[in-house]
Amino acid sequence: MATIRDIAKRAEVSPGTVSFVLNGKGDHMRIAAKTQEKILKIAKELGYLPSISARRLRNSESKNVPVIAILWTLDTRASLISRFLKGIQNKSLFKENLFEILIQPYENGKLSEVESLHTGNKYNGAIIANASDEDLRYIEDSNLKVPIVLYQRKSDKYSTVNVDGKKTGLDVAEFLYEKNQKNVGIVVPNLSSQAVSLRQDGFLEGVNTLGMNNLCVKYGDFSEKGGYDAMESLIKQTNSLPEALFFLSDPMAVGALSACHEYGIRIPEDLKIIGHDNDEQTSYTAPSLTTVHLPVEVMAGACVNQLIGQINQTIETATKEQYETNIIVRKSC
Amino acid sequence: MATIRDIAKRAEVSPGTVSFVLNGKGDHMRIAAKTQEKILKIAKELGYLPSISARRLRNSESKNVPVIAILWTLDTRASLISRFLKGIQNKSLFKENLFEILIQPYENGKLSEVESLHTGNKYNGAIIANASDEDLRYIEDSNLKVPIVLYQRKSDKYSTVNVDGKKTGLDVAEFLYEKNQKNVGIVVPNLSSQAVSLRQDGFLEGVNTLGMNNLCVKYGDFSEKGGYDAMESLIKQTNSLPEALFFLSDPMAVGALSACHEYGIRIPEDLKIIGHDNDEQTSYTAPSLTTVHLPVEVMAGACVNQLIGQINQTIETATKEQYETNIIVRKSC
DNA sequence: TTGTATGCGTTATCAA
DNA sequence: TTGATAACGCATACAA
Repeated sequence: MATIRDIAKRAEVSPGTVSFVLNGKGDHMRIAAKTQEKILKIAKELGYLPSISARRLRNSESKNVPVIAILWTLDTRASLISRFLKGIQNKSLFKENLFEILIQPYENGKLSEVESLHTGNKYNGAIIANASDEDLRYIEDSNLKVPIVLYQRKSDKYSTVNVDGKKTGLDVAEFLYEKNQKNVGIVVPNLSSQAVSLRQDGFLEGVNTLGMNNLCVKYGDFSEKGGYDAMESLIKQTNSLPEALFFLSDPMAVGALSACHEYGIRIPEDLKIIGHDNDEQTSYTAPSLTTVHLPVEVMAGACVNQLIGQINQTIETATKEQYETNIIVRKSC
Repeated sequence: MATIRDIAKRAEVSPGTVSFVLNGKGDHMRIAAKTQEKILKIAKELGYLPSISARRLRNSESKNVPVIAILWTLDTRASLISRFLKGIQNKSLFKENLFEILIQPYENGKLSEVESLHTGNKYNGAIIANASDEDLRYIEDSNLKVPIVLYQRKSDKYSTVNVDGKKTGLDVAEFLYEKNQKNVGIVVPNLSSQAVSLRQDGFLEGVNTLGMNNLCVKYGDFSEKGGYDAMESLIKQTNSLPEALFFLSDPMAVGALSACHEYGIRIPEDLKIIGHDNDEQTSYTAPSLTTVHLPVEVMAGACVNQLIGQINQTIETATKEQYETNIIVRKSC
């Protein structure tokens, strides 16, 4: 990459002159028009790109604030991202530019290829938002240079901001039990996620303990379409649907509502549906969706607090923060 | 902010030693255990924060890639953000870490306070995603140091990636005309946005030209709740609803569907509804929502291309890219 | 117009 | 065995 010195050499002037010209101060500094032209031409030929790092280093007015990376996989679903960023955006520290957010993508299963976690050259700390089981094992065995916080994951080694997924599953089972829905089923996103597995385990354990009947475990894509397809296939293959279905994500539940509508299955009369996340749209479906509230925004803020604490060395050890989920009762169940 | 040299002075060692210790290479460099302790203690006392800029500058393996800032207001709605980022995430240049994304928040109406647009110290270029009319006027009168691209805005001075909002409005009016819906209305988000105004103008012009009747222009918050409230108030205050309503955002249309459901108004029999954006959820509402497809993901990618071209000086002048919208016909209209 | 110092962390070389 | 010194990366302000 060409630097200001490379340009200076070619143009046979000093680096300072190049700097002036490239910053539009050429006239003010009375640099000859010809020289300016020459410099601009060479800069373009060499594809000059100002180094932000050097600029930042130089001008010390702009305080040295922590840089926080958000690592998410390329397949992270939309509703998580927007709620997560909303949670961060509302932090006053962020509004006041007291830390910076860098978006760092990585491919699911290839967290090991993100070198900056080892060099510490790109950010002061990282929030890992959606680690797959594989990536989780990897970092558990690694010694990273930068502090990290895991969102919705467990870890022996790192700070986490989490909920008790198992308890959530149990809660839902109990909720259905008390509503006298004994024949139930569950629809699960087909991805390798600790959070999802725990909810599923908890639910099935609860169903078992309470003497209910689990009629189906159905898998599908983590999306409206996945929920629609799963529901449609259930409708077509079964003569008797369960009394209630627990969808482990709201988008899937929304898709399922649509499928039920299509096939004339009345919610909640013929089938009760309960979702998970409490995404904004769930208040406005027809019927409105009973769902588990996951405090994404609050947890995102907690991730930032946690990480900044570690970066500032005011928080010593890896801490585990746990948040509560609760069932929002609406009309679908 | 404490530097490595500050620590060195206090600890009465050299900066190099401090660097080794803080990077965990103390043992390898055979620094005495006591010295290491002292250094770590002082670093903590002084609240040492490694300067990412200095680190980046030093290790030149990590290429100097363009840093792109996304400037969005604190009140930007969720659905835009997630689709926009999805569009960027899918760019192969981003996956390969050939540019970086910095999230830069600002307060609506206070774009003028974002100094980094003038200093160029924080990023090589910026995408301004949601400029209010006020902020737009400001930048139109300013001389910014970094290249910018405006998303969904017009400008005499800067590159833009836009759609023809007026034409969209006209298209919708014509669409309703051809469906023989002559008594119509429009529901508008109550915010100062060029994009929204243009759609509204186009629609009203079309309604006028085609000899249709515009029965209402209703305002509301840019959200499901805003749409719900607007619809509810329309239902309560009018004896005769329009035959068709155009909502300038999908979340509002979704909220309105919910209100109609609540009040027993059948869609599309009693009232036809058409939204705008084609957010993912609109395929799965009951009934599914007819809406205007806005190619957010594609436009986000175009913003990045445009900006990188300008940063690399391969694109000279401000260029205007225009994308097409089209009406996705589903069941609500 | 130019030369030089500066900002900060890393690291290769040198010294006791 | 323990540590110091100095050069380097890049842009820019300031004195010359």
